[in-house]
Amino acid sequence: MIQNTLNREQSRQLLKALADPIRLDVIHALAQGERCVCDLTGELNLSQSKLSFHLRVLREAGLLTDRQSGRWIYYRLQPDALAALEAWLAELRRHCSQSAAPCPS
Amino acid sequence: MIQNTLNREQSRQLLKALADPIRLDVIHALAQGERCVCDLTGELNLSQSKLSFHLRVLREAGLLTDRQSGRWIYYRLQPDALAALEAWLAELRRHCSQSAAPCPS
DNA sequence: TTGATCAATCAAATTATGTTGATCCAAACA
DNA sequence: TGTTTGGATCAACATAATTTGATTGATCAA
Repeated sequence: MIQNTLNREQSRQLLKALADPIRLDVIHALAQGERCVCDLTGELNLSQSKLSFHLRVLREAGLLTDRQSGRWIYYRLQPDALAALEAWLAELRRHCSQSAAPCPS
Repeated sequence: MIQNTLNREQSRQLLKALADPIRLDVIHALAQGERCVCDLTGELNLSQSKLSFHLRVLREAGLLTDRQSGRWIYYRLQPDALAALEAWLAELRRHCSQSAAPCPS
């Protein structure tokens, strides 16, 4: 689903999804392992619809997957998405230290 | 300035700064090496104040450094900031694959 | 069945971000 | 000096994202 090298749009979507304090709380909670939505609301002290909104953003960006079991839904981090972002960042800094030619060019 | 491990707020600021299409264009341009502001406006086809706004966001997040030479200002990527984000992401996926206990817990 | 619970969704209101054009400042050069 | 140029900043406006509370659908238990 997410390849080894992200294009600009894919990386933007991942970054945008991550760039929110509540979603970072969710990410950090899930970094310890899979969790049920019902546990997350309590753990993060969020209203149900608010959590649901942010889970959706993260899921649609490809950062989370979910599974249903009975009436509970469990979310977990998608490590491939994180790894893809890491690779994208590593690529960015490969050549970035080259100095510019003096300017009236 | 940016340590090896980012706290939640630092990572949020980096991610937020990156999560914008214009700023990603800037980042990609600077990934090839340092550039003068005057070249970036042309290269990215941006108005002066618009570019200046986005450069400031990136600079204040710690992703760019600038240097002045005469009346020109050169920007470059700060590879440490990218590396710090990479480390943060790597840490997140270390333990994330643990399954949740079945839910009426 | 019926009622209760988990979670997603929707529309309206709020808040945060980005854009535009004008203005300002400092460096360079006449 | 006075003028030009590169770039930052500001205030007003425009757009996008988030929050809230209500509603819905699905699952389970009585």
